[in-house]
Amino acid sequence: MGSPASQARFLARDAVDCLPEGALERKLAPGRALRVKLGLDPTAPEVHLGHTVVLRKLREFQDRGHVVVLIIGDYTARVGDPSGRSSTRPALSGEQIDANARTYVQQAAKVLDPDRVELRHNSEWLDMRMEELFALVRTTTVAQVLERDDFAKRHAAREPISILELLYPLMQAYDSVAVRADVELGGTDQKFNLLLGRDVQRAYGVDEQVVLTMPILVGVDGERKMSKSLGNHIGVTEAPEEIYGRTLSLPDEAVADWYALALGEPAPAGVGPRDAKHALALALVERLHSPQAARAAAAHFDQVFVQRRLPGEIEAASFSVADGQVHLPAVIAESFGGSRSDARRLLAQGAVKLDGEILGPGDVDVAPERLRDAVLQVGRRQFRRLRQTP
RNA sequence: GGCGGGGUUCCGGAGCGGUCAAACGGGCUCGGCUGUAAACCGAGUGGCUCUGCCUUCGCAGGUUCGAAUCCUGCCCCCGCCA
Repeated sequence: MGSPASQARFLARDAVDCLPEGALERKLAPGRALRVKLGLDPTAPEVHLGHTVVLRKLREFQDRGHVVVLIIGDYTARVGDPSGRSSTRPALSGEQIDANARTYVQQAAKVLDPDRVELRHNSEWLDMRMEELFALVRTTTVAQVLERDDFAKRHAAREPISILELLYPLMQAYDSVAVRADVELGGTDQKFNLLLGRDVQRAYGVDEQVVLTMPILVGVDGERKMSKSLGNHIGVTEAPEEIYGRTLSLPDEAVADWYALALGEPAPAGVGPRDAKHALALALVERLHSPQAARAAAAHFDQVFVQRRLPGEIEAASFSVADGQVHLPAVIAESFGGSRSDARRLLAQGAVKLDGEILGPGDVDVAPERLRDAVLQVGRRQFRRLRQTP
């Protein structure tokens, strides 16, 4: 496993910050298992590639014998929305939080070793008396919290900042006190919160944590941070073809980044951007599913998008007949989602094909014989095999 | 508590009595070109039994032949002052 110094070098090699200087090495020196903390937001149960950047780093700690402490922010979730801006996010119920946490851990297991995880809920310690809360908030001043970049900007722009929001970093910091975190991981956007954890730990007379921040992975749009709400994410449990295809839609400029962050290895040298991207897509599906699934996804992609042929497996959809006719917008809407009006627009734009033949705006009521066992296609990538409901 | 500014279709943001399902931009979808990349070009983007009909402009009433636009009440948001 190497000396503390070389271990520390390895663990910090692709981090943005590892603070303070030399602290990780000092923590590692005694040779005991470190407690490496990551807080989870139980409101968003879908784990995507962006999360795996940090998860992968946690895995590296695990593989060196350290313990990962996952903290479910159940108490903070119950308090409500931290951003204060998107006003009404309903506070989650206990069962909902538990269910989310379970699926989260399940998904995280695609990267983490579940046997070396300590799972905690912050309601264990945050449900405190006010007197204790006062002790906590006394550790920090408003000026300190307003140092945080987004608060500073919003404050300067005279945008609202709720007191509750100001409190969140403190709650997160207290989590570190409660679990005696040796290291806390997060994206670079978490740097402030993680550092505050040190201050608060010091105030409580607890050994201060090392702060390790990882770069933020951009989404498939290649621009903004990967996030579910922006719709530019790839979930770790998505279907192989989906992961493969969406990876290929990534802008070239982001490919090197994805190699480094999502895969944790450098992009292959001397390979063209297109081939590098295919290799990336293949590797991602291998990681998240299996080598076989990756090969199948690549074959599927080649078949459907390169050769523009039908995929090997096509989902079935049913249609029903009324007065000897089938209302096609209804079939499209039911098969692919969206409204019937949407379906009509697609028809008008020549986006709908029936067994390869482009349909037009006039193809609204269709004879059932034309649809029976035919393949309905919308756009380039959506297919359904039509079956008549008996 | 006082003063002022706001709440419009996914988002931002026009509109300020009819020509408004509502400009423009972003996003998204579809088509073209391609490497399902970028860039670029074109179209679309409330719903429906679709040459028309129905429901939308914070909520509830009202004025009017007609309201997102005017009036009244209510709710919510923001800033400044205290």
